[in-house]
Amino acid sequence: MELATKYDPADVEGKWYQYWLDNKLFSSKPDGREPYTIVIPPPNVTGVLHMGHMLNNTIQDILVRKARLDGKNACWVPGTDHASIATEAKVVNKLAEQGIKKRDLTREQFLEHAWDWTHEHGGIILKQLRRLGASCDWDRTAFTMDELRSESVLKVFVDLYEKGLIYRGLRMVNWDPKAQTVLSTEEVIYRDEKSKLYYLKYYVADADVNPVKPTGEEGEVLHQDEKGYYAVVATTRPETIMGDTAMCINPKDPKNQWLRGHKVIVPLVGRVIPVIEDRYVDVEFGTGCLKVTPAHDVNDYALGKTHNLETIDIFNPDGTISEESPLYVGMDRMDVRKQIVKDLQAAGLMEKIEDYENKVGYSERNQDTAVEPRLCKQWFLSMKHFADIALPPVLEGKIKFYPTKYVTTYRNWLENIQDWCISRQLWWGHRIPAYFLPTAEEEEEKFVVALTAEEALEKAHKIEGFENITIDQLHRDEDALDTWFSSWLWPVSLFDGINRPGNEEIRYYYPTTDLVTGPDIIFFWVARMIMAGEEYIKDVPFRNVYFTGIVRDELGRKMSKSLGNSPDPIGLIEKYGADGVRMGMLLAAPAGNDILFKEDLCQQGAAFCNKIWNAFRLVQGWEKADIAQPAANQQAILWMQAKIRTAVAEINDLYSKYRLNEALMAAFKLFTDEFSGWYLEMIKPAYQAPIDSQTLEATLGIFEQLMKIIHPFMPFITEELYQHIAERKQGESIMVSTLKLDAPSEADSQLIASFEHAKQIISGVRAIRQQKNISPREPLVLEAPANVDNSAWAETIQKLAGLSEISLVEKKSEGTQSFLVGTEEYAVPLGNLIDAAAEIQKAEAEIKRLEGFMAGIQKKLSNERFVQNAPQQVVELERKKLSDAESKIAALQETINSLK
RNA sequence: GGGCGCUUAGCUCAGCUGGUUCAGAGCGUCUGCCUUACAAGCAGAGGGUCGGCGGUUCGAAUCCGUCAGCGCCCACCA
Repeated sequence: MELATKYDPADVEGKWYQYWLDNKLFSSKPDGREPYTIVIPPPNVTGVLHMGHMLNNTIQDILVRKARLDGKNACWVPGTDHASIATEAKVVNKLAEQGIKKRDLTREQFLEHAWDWTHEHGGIILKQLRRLGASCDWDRTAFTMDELRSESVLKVFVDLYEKGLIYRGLRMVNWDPKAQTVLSTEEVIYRDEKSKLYYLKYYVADADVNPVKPTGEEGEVLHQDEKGYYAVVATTRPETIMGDTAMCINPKDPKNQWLRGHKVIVPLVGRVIPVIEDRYVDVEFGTGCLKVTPAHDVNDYALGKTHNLETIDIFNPDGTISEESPLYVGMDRMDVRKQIVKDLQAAGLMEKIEDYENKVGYSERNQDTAVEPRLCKQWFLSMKHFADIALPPVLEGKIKFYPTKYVTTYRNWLENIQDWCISRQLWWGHRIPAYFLPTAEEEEEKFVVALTAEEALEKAHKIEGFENITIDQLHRDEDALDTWFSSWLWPVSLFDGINRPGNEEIRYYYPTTDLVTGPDIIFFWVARMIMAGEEYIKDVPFRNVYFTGIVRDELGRKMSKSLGNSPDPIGLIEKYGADGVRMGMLLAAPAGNDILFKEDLCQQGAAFCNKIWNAFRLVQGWEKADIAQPAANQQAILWMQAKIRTAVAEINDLYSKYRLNEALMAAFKLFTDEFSGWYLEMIKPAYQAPIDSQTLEATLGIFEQLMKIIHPFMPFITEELYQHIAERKQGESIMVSTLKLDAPSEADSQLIASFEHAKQIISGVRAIRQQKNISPREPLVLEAPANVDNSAWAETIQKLAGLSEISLVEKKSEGTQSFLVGTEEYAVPLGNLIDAAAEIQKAEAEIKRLEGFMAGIQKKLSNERFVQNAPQQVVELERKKLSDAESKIAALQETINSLK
């Protein structure tokens, strides 16, 4: 069969992926083999593939395919995440485009739209993963909101509530005014922002009845103008003054002693508020006077609590000013900030404005709208218990993190953990299984938590005063759960470990083996999966966590839509082939580092495919003949096999350390340099001459092994060639083959070393050709020292260096150009091509270098402390270096003499 | 403000508990080759006083201190 001279991935990839699917080669069922399990970090159901997914899933696929080659029962479970907040936002936007407002719809109507959207766009990303070659067990595809997962989530909620770990409470939470929902502390990201620090005048209100009396203390600072005494408050948020209910000073602050016991007037607003004292206030900051707005700042809220202050909530959920405020009602808070600054200035109430840099929180999902601290009633999960069970497995090494530095990050977070706000004011998600009882408005709310309304009713009937209510009187909580409250169950819920504890699958596949994810979700997801795993299965959810880096462009910028620097993954696959792109990704991905992605790297990957392809073309083009196997071929085969054993041992070691890019590099070098560059050249028959059948068979065997070694990285081309190497039956695939080799032996390393020596001789001759411009086709003679035994490789050396003869000599002849391999001198007679003067010069320079080298060693050896303290072998080594250098100099000297 | 990490060839990085000429790899660069497997290739070559300074040691890219630069994470200073 003729093979095209260039490898065309398009011909191959679709064909084999379909073949794998048709033959169910990705599917896994529990059996007697050792399981190897990965659960996919579920991408957003309506998301599209980006470079981060490409990297992450390439790595997972490599690990899974490698596990199969190792003979394990590998199971990679795919699925998607409902991504509550992001998906709901997309649906809301889409409806808005159609002129539909969310609040005009019922919950049911909205959810219908959301499901339509999900069915329309859902799963695209999983289809895209197939193009990459992802060998997921697609029959297991799950969704965080499918039936089994939803049931698991609700059960866990009820269970944790009954254990007293879930509670409902009024707390200061992070509010996203755009999505109009609360967020967990982890979902808020802080950005440095250039803003202003406004210094506002708060006039003393009661100076007439309670005159300001300077205490005369040193450092006291009074402010006074024609309108009277005033305090100066520095704030970054002047729009919140309508919610001020106190001003606070530090009792130890000499500057502000005169304000003690007074009342001040909130500027513009006119409200009279007390001056309170608390050591929380930083004396050094601003003027030492702090405005206290308990409804809109976490610290102020705490102050409000200790000092019993009134709380005035001046914001509506959408971030506009509420009726509670005397001013600016209905305006957006950001507009109010601009306006109030003008108004304050106009009223002479602004002392000054300074530039200031501070941090502003934004929703992780929506980075245009600042998050507001807001006081409201939400559901929380107590985290102390979970921190206690999640910390030991990581610290004790039951779960290993790669790179290990994240252990510290993990520990710090768990040791300072805050309760997790798990309710969201969203409809797209798992609705909280809590039912409110019919109570009067003024009464405190009462509720029950149960899986179904019926069970809720039963529970309600047991509560005094509610014995006779009907199911219609129960009102189910409108809120949904945080998406991560379902994701944290993923490794358990995928095997239905919540609904059917102890079932065969959860027993077999859990704990999963490796988790591959980004460090950005270590708290959101990784830590919480460990908590859920420990809580529900009493075991870790995975043994190893491999944290990938962030994919950046070649300038080190994050890939983003707005920068337009993110290549289209499918476009890349079409251009370079999935194998090429996979290699390109990995070449740029040293373990634990960010990836600086360059498209050229895919080109390199595609080039490697082509290399493999052409190596195969060479081998399959050989004509087999029943002739005696040359000894040199036999030797070459032994060497290549030794080389493979050695490389596989190294590659396995790299896998075990998750240094996949280095493993790929080792495989790449094995194929390109050793196999193609040396081995094939060694056994290559003369033009149009046949090859002996033994060598051909052995070579095909070697080729097959090489395909297996490369297969995890480049699944398609390796399958294609694996199928070409031999007749395969239907369903037989490189995917079901295994690769088990003996560990490299001492004999292997000796054989390899002896050929390395031969390689140097060959390179030496080639270098001379290069220098002298001698065609590779022109045969040369090599004079080799008679006392060195190169017989094992003589034939090979002759062939690869293009020699007509290797003559063993005691002393090289005149008119030769020589080179050193170790301390041995080899010479090529070149007659009049020798430029004696230049050679002498070169040799002299080399002697000079060696003399300097020797001087250094001699100095070392004459240092008594070195000879005394250094280990014997180190000293021996230095002596050997010295004598080697000496003999090299002798050889060079001889060269010089002969040239003269 | 706290914590972690990084700085080695033009680029991206390896160099584990100090000692094998240890200063490496891939890519890029330069030179010569269209040698019937592959020009997406082959052969050869050049390239770094291991961020600065100080210390420990017989010996430091490697350990310690310090300075500089970069990056990340955490934190309620308005």
